[in-house]
Amino acid sequence: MMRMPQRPYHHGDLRTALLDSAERTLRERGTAALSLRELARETGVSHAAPGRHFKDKQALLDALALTGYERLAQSLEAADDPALPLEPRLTALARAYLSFAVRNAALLELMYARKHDTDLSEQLTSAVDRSVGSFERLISDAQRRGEIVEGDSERITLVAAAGIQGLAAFTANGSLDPEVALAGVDEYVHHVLHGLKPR
Amino acid sequence: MMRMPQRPYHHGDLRTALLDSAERTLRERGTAALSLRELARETGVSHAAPGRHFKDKQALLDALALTGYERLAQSLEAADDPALPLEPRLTALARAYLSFAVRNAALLELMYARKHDTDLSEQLTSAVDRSVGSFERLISDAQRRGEIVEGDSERITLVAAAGIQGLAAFTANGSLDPEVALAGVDEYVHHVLHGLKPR
DNA sequence: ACCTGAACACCGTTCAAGT
DNA sequence: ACCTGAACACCGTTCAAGT
Repeated sequence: MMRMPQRPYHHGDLRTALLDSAERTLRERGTAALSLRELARETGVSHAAPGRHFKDKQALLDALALTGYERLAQSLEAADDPALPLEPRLTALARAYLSFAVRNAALLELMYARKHDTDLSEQLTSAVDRSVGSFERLISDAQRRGEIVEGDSERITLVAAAGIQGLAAFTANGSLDPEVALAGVDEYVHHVLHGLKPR
Repeated sequence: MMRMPQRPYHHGDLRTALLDSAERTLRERGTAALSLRELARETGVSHAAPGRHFKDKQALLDALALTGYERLAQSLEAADDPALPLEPRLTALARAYLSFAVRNAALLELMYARKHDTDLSEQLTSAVDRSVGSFERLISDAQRRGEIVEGDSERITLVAAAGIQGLAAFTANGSLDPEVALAGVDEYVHHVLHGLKPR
């Protein structure tokens, strides 16, 4: 916890400090435990100070969601190797998403619960698009090579991504053991590509 | 709103009245707007009265989630026609789930956010199992007929259900238009059964 | 058995005033 | 420009006391 004993009147980077503290609380004690006043206390600042940087609690949550999407997009981009054949490529991407979901369950919940009417929604939209983009690129690439059925690539991305999102949701709320989920990704991807009907 | 002007000292069925009021609030104004004190006010009872019927707020939310699962299980069972061929049968089930998700978005969110450590968790578990059961039965039936690949039927159910859950999640949080989602169910089910790879 | 009223320890938000 | 302290209107929860 270690706080600087004599912080100067101006914090310096209160906004960042609040976001960091919020994310730690989120990870350690869940969404319900997140209070602006406690955040302020932990950061060694008056309870009214957060109001300078976030117009209200929702604004802080939105900012938190934004950093989440940015990190997710980055993880997905780092995990995507266009040189890989379709199935391992999709598997890697699915693994990256699921592993983000496992490591950031509460944050992901918050990311999906967003009420999109803030003034950072352009940034949010772009971060979301970046995340979806990795999947979309994979699908279009595969379609171009004839490795995936033709049709609206957005819809097909939805099919592929919906299942992974579902697995992530089952994992986040405890219906599915994280290790089982991660281990089962290969099987999942295989089923999605080959279908549940026998060939 | 119409309240009985001179309610007797004992409400009669306060528990049910609170749950009904809670569900209406949930539907009309979302989870964030749900407060025990307001519920008590709406029901015309003191703010401490709910404490007699629910040990705390979470207990009320759990009870609400339970009724949700019971209704969901019922919808799914009503929608499942074992006489139907595989694809239309799964489509009907998926439609029923998605339509529940659309009509009860906030409730579903709550159902998935459950912290399962209440004393009604046996009932909850059984209601959840009933819901999953409809999907599992469909999968096992189809496997028996050789219409679906062999393998652990629980895992395969997971694959089928995860995608539908994902669609529901995308719909509930506004990423996907409800009508588009419902209309796209057929396509989704088709892809899941036949796979994304060309045959 | 069921409900009330007061009390307690929390919230989020606002706003004059301080540095 | 940034932060404080007091104030306001809310919470959830508890507990003696009332019916």
